[in-house]
Amino acid sequence: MSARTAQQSYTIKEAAALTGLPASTLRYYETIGVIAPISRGASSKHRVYDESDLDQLMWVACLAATGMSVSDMRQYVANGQLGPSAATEQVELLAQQERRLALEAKQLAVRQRYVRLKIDYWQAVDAGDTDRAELLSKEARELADELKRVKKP
Amino acid sequence: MSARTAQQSYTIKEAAALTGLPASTLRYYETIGVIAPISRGASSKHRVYDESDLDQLMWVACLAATGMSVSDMRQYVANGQLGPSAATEQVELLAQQERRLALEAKQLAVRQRYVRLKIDYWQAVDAGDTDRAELLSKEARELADELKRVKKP
DNA sequence: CTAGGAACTTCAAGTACTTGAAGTCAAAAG
DNA sequence: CTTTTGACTTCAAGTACTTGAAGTTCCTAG
Repeated sequence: MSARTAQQSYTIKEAAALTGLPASTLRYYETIGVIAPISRGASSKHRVYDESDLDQLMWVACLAATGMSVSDMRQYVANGQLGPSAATEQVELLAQQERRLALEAKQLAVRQRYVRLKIDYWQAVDAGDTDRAELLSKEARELADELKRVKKP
Repeated sequence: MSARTAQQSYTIKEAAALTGLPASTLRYYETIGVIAPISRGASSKHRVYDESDLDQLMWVACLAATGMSVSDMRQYVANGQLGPSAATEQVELLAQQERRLALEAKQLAVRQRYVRLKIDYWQAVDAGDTDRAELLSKEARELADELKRVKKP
């Protein structure tokens, strides 16, 4: 930690981009106490986020993404303040998040295929190609089964 | 459409499993008019879903998953009822969803890389490998810039 | 230095579900 | 046929954001 490390700071918009949470949610989390109050600019009321704020936020974003309730998150972050001794637990939860993201990616891919199929379908309908439309309709139904399968496990 | 096609029917739970939407949401969509009223059992008040209901629901589920508002969905499904005359409009909206999904996929990919990096980071910390931890921390920051860039365009 | 517009602020109201309570109905077990 | 278990029903209230209005503050250009 030399003088060279000039503590990066970020606006709320940048923090939002980095964490993937909308700025409105960042403010919301702060007002309800999920995250600690963010320091403000010397001559303004604007929030100024530093690296540790970002770390905390990214962490909260992970918990939120896994479906944890805000009251649980508040509790959990309060516990998490205790330091790096919880490294193992951190990794555990991050690994969980990784699996969740992998599942999300799968579901997204299926949805993308479905939308593409529906586009083709309507274009076939538009072109009066009934046979092709029916074929695509059937394909879409098969895809629906796949979507069903990817949801549960 | 022969007599063999004995119109499959489904309970709300099955419909929920097929569409990926919770049963509560299926009821909710019905009460606010996003989907048409579902017919009820002869001797009960229970909803009975048929194939076309499922088609409609699967469709709505896709729209919802891509972030369309309920009032837009209501409008959209109403158009869909009109038959193939609205085909062009359907394709237009679907293409929009497709672009949205592509963006979502990009953002998801970055988040996946970020989580992986954080896992590696905490494992390095856990192993006492300070150099590697610092390197990974720096990589994470570079990735953050990338995430920032993918948001805007 | 001073406009003007973008980005920030708070606060209140709206949206999209979600959950809980209290009751009805259905299918298998006895 | 009756009982029990569990899924279904409505309705009201709760949750987690989200959006809009009205007002600062920052920044870039003139």
